[in-house]
Amino acid sequence: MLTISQLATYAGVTVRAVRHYHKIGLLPEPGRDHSGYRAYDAGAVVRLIQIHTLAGAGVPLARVQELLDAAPEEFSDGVEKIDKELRAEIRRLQDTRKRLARLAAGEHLALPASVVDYLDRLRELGMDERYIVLERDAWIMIAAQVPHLVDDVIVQKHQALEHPDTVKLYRLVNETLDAAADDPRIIEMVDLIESMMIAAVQAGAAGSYGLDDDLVRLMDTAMLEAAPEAQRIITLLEQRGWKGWTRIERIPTDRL
Amino acid sequence: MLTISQLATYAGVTVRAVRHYHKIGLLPEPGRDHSGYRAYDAGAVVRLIQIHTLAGAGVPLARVQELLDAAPEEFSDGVEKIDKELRAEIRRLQDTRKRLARLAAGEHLALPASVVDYLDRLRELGMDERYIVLERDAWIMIAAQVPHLVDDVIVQKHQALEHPDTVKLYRLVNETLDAAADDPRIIEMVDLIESMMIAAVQAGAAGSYGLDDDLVRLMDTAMLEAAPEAQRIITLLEQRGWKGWTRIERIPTDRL
DNA sequence: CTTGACCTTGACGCTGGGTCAACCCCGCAA
DNA sequence: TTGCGGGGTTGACCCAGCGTCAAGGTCAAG
Repeated sequence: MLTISQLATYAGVTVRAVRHYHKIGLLPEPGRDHSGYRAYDAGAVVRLIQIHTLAGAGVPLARVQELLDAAPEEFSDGVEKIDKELRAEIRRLQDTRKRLARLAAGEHLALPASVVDYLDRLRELGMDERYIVLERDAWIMIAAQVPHLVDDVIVQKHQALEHPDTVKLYRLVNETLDAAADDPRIIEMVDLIESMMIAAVQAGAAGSYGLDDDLVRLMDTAMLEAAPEAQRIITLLEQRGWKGWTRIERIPTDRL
Repeated sequence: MLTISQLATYAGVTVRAVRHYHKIGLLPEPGRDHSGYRAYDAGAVVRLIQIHTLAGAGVPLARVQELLDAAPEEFSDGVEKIDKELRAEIRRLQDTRKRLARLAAGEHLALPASVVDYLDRLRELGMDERYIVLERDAWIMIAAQVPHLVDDVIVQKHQALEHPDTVKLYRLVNETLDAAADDPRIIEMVDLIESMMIAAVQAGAAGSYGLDDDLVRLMDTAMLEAAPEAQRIITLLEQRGWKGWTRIERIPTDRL
């Protein structure tokens, strides 16, 4: 008769593992001696070695039982099933590695390369890093919500930057980041935005980019949270009959 | 302001995951509204998306925090470390697959091919499956305890089978598996064993195979548990001055 | 007022045991 | 007889990353 540690030693496992196998019913509980110690027979050694061998070969403990009691055909069926799972797990990890590599290559989190390029262009334009972060966060949300639209929108953004008015607008934004609330450049900026919007409406470009209402609202909120002083601009635009920021629209006039 | 499920939806994670991130301190707990609901701002969406992106790329949650707060150089260092772990895990799984394949190829559990071959040879000799199981279990224990000795011992076993006495012995074992306790073939078998042992002693072959005493005792116990009727043979051998089974030796005569 | 959808905290489950903690038991030596 | 060291026993918490109840409070709508 063997004690638990003798058994464990013979089979090359830890005492704790043996007790674990008892708890999950993989190894039957043996009888106890007069002082309550488990008393094992040599058959338990064989069983335990088999368990350990299967477990070490990647068989989940839950399956070890069926496999041990299985006939040869079922056995190889079971083994094949487990091998399939192992292959799937390996593929999953390889996928993960790829994503990780792309993430490291993309410099910054959760953004496709096209966006990173666009942000770089804004930096070249001389935009302040605080504004870049605002843009970046907006793009993170867009990329998470509607990844298929990202590249389209980026193309439109690049096109817009071809127009001198857009560049001028960005420059004004940059200059007024720290401006006082009554800085005249703010009025100038609102004038510019309004004229651009009127032109856009006349050209039939609604500027929606195909983004969902909820997402647009979320991005406006995010912008105001990060840069509360932008509220001035929103307010001024509203006084002139425009609403929104990410997507600027005419406030509809009620004519019931 | 957003509720937890709105936040979760925007970021593409589950509500449960968000709460989990709170619990482990990955996402700061926001303020509550008048009824105790968590009220999130849009910044939380960005943070959550970043977390989800990293986590989805295989970064352990415990590391996400450092990575999010890290500068670009530390960031790529951290990513590389994680990639290394991923590669290690993949290699581990591939190892596991190999072991599993070998296990399936070996037909039976925890046994090298040489042993399987030897057991097949016993089957060809006409041995009963009950005896084969006895042998197999003994080999399982040997393979677990002293794997480096297995092939040597197998070679010796094959050599022994070249001798007609060994074959005769096996045949007798097989015939007496169900024999009555007073079957004359049992005496015949003991005679044969004794003569073989005497010859072996004279030839200087102690028959130990280099196995450890403990292991030998364990295997004897295993045999007697699985086939209690073999006790007759042990007893008869003891009366003639021999002890053991796996390794049969002279009982030393006390000459104090 | 009720319903159904959403929120809250708390706790268990999964995998395979590792690692205490607190206490019993055995043989050996003083 | 007592103490010591090295066994054994059960119980419970710990790791990751949430899923999945459970039991109840809240909210908007019918």
